[in-house]
Amino acid sequence: MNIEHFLSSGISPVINELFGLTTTPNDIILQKTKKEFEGDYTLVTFPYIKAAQTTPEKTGELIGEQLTKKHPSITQFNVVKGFLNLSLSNDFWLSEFKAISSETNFGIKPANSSGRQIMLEYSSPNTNKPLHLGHVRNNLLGYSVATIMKTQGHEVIKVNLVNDRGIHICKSMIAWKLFGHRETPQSSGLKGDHLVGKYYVEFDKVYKKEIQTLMDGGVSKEDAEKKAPIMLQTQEMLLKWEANDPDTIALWKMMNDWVYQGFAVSYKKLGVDFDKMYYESNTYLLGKEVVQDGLEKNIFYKKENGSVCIDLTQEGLDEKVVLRSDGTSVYITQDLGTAIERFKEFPKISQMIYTVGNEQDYHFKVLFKILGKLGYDWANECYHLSYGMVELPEGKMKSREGTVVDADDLMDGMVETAKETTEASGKVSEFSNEEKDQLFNTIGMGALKYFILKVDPKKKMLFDPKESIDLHGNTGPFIQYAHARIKSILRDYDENIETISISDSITLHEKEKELIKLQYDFPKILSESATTYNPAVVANYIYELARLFNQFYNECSVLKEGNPEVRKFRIKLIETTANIIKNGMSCLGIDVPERM
RNA sequence: GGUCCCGUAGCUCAGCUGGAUAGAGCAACAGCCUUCUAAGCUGUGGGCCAUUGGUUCGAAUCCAAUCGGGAUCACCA
Repeated sequence: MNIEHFLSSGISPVINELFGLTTTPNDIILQKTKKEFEGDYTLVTFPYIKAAQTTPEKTGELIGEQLTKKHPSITQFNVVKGFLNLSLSNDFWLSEFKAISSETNFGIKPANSSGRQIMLEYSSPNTNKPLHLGHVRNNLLGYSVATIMKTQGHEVIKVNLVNDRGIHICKSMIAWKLFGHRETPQSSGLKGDHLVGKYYVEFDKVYKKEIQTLMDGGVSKEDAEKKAPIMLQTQEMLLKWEANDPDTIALWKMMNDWVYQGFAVSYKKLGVDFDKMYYESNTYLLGKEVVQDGLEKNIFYKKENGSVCIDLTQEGLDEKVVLRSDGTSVYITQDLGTAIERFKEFPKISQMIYTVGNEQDYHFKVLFKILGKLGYDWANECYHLSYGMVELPEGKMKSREGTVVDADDLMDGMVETAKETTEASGKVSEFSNEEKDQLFNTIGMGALKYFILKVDPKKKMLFDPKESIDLHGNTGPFIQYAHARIKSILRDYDENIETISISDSITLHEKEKELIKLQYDFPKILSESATTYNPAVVANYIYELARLFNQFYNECSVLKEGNPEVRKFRIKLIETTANIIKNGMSCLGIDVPERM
């Protein structure tokens, strides 16, 4: 049941009666009682002292007296200044727990039950370099938000829009062609995406050298950047690609395939997947007819030089070019076209979420604004899931300069750390090699994923590669450990857990009551996390739950508890805790082991 | 310069739809394993919540200004 609603429905008439007000239950704001005070829920009485015409203390007393008189579930109250702390009965919480534990997937709504279909785009890599830490955040965030949306009964279509064309792709192609000596993943033993990335870096080295040479010869920096031979060759290659030159296309396909094979490995390790792939090589021409449409509607206008623009200065934005003077598309042209295409292809989707870094905040503001002006009412349902950059102690990562934390290295390093720590603990000696590897992977990836997802996506985050991610404290493995501990107890329990019925005459231990109260919050946490697109809400909640379980574990014995009714109850209590931990962690894409 | 985001313990982060003495973890120090997994638990120290004003019975939270950091304002993507 909804406890807050029960309380505010009780409080509202009492206040109205006592003080002659006309509140409704929705007006009553309750908060959880702080730990230092006795009670479960707290009503702040300051707002009512005027009507009560007495002190905050007296106001609280009056309300409290009436409430405990009228509602047997409210057993006692205390007043501290303007705070009325209400305590709900032992039996109330016990029956609340019975309800929680009887639900198989407490807090999670059945699949597709909301009737909403949401498309969520994430990952969206370039095919000229391997994934790095920034992509890791994007992937984990996108996957997690998609999973959290599903707990709300929404159908989520996960899509990936691969940036597989353009001048930057040609850079690695030209460098490979010039300096690669036909090197392949097979010949070099390099992962395909890493091999291509090597030539992207190579391009930049050569390019910089050429610029310097030109500048030494008296050419201005700006001109040198335009006229460097390798840049001219790259531009030529792009033209050839656009003209469907067979050799260029063949090279492009070959190198992209290498990259895709590499990505597939990284994605698998990250545990992310997609329902549909989009490729910019297919979508980059979309949007041109949209420009025409906008021109006819007088939303866009043509400049003297032939380029097409939109004036958004009324909206506090700038003038934006939507088509170049030579008639070719800019980035936003294809984004307009792609969005419209998607809503045509999936007419049922009610929302489109873009998981893209906050450096593109302005771009999406403009994009959604233009879609709205073009008359697409679903423009209001487009959402930019914007996230902060991952920074290193020395500042931003730069792919071209090689100052990136590579995703594969990072993941492998974490699994290795997990392996060392786990083996040092000596707890897995009887595991098979296969079980061990799986466990190391679960722990290492759990540590990495939790580390990234526990921070608010909107905020930039700092990562220090020199300090490996912790396995103690507020971490993924801490939570996994709590789960494994519970499972260990449940394994050692002799009787059938399924058939346990909970006695009505149990006096709850303080930690037991706290666990029930926290479990009760899980559905609200999931829905808050979904409406704010913020996995950190779930992450921090699950950490709290695991921490509280550890406290309980320290204070209360389960299997050695003498009273059989209490023992049964505790078995159910920790089983429910384990389920919430498991389901919550799965919202973050993190597995929890049965033993560790 | 315009716009937007961010400043909370030495470090990494919670808390921000206003409410009680601002919370965790890491790091430091001190305890707790003959007792269901010590990747754990308990305790100690550590804060002018960037600054200044305003709104309010009440501000880390809302508003304004200032200072500091970042992003963006391409016929790049």
